Amino acid sequence: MRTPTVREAAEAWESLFRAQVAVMRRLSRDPAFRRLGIKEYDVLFTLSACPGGGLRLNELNDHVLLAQSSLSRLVERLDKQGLVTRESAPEDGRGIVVRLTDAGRGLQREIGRAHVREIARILDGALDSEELAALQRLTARLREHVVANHPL
Amino acid sequence: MRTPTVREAAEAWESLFRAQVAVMRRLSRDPAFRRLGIKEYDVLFTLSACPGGGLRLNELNDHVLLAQSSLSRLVERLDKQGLVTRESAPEDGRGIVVRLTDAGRGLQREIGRAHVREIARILDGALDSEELAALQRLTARLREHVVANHPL
DNA sequence: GCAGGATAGATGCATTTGCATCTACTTGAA
DNA sequence: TTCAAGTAGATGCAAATGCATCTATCCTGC
Repeated sequence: MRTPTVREAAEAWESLFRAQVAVMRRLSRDPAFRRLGIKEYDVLFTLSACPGGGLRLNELNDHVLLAQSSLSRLVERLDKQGLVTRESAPEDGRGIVVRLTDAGRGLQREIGRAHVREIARILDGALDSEELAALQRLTARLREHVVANHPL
Repeated sequence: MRTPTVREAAEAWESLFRAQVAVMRRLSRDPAFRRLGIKEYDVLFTLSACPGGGLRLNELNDHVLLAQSSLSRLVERLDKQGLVTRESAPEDGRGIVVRLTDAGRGLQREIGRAHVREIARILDGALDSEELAALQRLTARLREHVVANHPL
């Protein structure tokens, strides 16, 4: 229960980051992403997991590692491909609500099925069930804390 | 000790990935990276942590989330800035050994000091010492397993 | 020794990215 | 109300990225 040292924090982050690189590099090679890049998929996935089915651009931006302008254009491309729609936000004339089309939802599900299988394949044998749960719990708390205490 | 389900693996990965996005997004904003991008810094850091002080381009590439051609040009830029040197590999005429210059080592240390402090600041209060250690252990094992069992 | 395949890295080129900036809209205080 | 400051996204433009391909070198079996 000690307060962590600077070194402990840096080493844990470094380890987390390298693991992410190793896994992501392999996941990106999945042929499932030939039809749609992994960042584009990530946007569709985030939208699919959203209760209302619509998200503001700036909310979307919190989930993706892209500059605001890059996300703006990525969503524009998805729109042109017919995978999402962009409507003006009802309560804020500046805002844009992004929403999955049926085609977008269909493609997300299709890619998602293959992607989830690939994740399981890559992680298979690395950690047991309890360890995966611990990892999930720790990273979720890390994220929550960071989001809550360090606004952008 | 159960074997994980596909769902458990996918959810743990998702959580790890989102935490990485949240932390990385905030770390990138550090003014320490005004002099040198975070990817460029990452290459200098990887070189600085290397015993011999030199690394082959393809070894470097394992640590960074960049295509081979992108890393090739990133290192070319670092070379032009006088931060690294590129020599032909002694045992393999095709290979390039990348090595920090004194300037490169100096800049890495300078940015690194600020960066480590910023990591500690961002993570502060999120996890205690034991939890950070657990996170490090789990992610290190994940990475090792993935690297060992899924060559690129 | 040599031909065929594999591997390391460089390069042309189209696409994507981020920075700076711009416009439009909202908010809050006088 | 009005106006200054703040926020949401879009856009021009230069830089970075990835794909496909190219060259050079290495390795393997004959």
